[in-house]
Amino acid sequence: MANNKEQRLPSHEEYLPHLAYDLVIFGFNGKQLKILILEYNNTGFFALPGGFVKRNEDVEEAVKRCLRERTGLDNIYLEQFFTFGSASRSRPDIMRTILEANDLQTDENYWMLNRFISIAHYALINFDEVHPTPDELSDSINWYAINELPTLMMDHQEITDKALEVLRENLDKKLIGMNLLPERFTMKDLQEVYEAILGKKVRRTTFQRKMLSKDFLTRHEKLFTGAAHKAPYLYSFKSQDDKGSQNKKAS
Amino acid sequence: MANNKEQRLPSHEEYLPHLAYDLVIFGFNGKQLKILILEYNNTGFFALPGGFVKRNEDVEEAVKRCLRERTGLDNIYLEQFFTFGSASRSRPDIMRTILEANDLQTDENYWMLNRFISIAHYALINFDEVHPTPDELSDSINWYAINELPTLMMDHQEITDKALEVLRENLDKKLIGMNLLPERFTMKDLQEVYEAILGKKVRRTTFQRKMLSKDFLTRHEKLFTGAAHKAPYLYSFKSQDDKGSQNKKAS
DNA sequence: TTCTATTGTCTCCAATAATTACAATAATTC
DNA sequence: GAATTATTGTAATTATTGGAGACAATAGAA
Repeated sequence: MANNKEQRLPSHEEYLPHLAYDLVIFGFNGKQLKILILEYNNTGFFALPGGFVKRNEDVEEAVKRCLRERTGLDNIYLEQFFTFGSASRSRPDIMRTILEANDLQTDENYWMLNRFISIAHYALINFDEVHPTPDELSDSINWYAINELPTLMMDHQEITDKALEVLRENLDKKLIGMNLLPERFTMKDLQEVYEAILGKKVRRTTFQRKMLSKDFLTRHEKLFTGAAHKAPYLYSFKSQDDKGSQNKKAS
Repeated sequence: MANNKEQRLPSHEEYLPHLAYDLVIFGFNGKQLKILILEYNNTGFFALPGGFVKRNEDVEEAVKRCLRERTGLDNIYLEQFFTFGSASRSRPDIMRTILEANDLQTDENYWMLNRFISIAHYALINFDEVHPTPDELSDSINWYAINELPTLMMDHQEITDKALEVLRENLDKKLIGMNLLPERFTMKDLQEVYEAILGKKVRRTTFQRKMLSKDFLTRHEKLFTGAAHKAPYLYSFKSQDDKGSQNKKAS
């Protein structure tokens, strides 16, 4: 695994210079909202997953490639939310430390030491289906609760903060919950996703009424857990096509 | 004006390759929402204003530089809204036509013929204060109502559509009207800005009540236009500091 | 059978927003 | 100078939404 690192390292000719992307990959373990964080080999530097764009590749394609490599999953909910373009955000000193910790000789003009603009995206995934895989320069990739993150390098904390801010804004506009939960879930599961994202409790009765009024849930059989109380219904998200089909009497 | 074009043309060494920005500059003439569109010399190509980022310059700085050059104004409301990164969006054939129409010899590898990622921004300006100025490759820059745009080159119509979409989403969140109106304005002026952005009429009484309840307007003297009816009040936007000062009894 | 911990739904109430109504008023007309 | 006209500002009325509590239903344990 450590032998052919030089070969797998991105080369200058293959990628667009000065352009990168970073990924805030959100998952929900049933209790907390978490994101995937890489730790670079022998440096103590923690960072968001990210990468570079091939010279003839859509930016979105490149991001999906990274997502696939880090999670083992395809067809992941993905949204671009901001491009970080300040001249001072890049830190060649840190990048050099990382490269050298991996026994990579880098001359003064090595392209990865240059300034990079980063197109930041967030992704939402089903926690249970993921198999996190570190990249070439990292020895680990792990889930961290969003309020228990290690110190992140460069501006990655700022990127994470912005991702969470945008995620909150989108919470009622887009079907966020759909992508963080398994196929079938209880109303309580859904509520806990909302609470984890918003960082505060919401009222059970109000929440339930609001969700049911939105016409995007299908109710299924009850879930019997063995607990000594009324069993909750299971729900799934309707596909867009089915929406409103209950109400269509005449057409 | 046509003599030293070569010198003023952006050079490879000065700018980051493959990275551009485009600007959707909104103005309101009292009736319609308009944007500034460039027409390139002798080509019939219409485009959004835009440019490139210097190697040691913040992206935002670069965009402000362009805004200053095209409008003559400083301190303009500016917001980044999306980065367009598809591999097929760049059109070297169109770029070559534009360069050649300006009598610029360009070899096959000239950097401006390469692929570009564009970080799109929108700006809001006071229509009356602007002095639009074309760039080096254009012979005109003009206001066009958003529903009467000429055919725009490349993906510039898509960029414009997205800008308007985001502007609408932000209409109640940010002080949009402030930046499109003169210092003092009537409630009707403000309403017309909202209607132009939303593309639909809103109710006068509801609108007035909503605006007054938001605590960001200061009421001034009445405006006597000579018309045979009740004169409306003039308003201005409060500076953020003043907000709520009316209500602060004890502190 | 009783008890406990939930879940699903209903009612009541407050806050917000839509709609209508109407008085105030700046200039014009007679 | 009184009646007229075209607004503007605000109050009153009605409808919609959301919050908070009440309560019946119920799956299992005691």
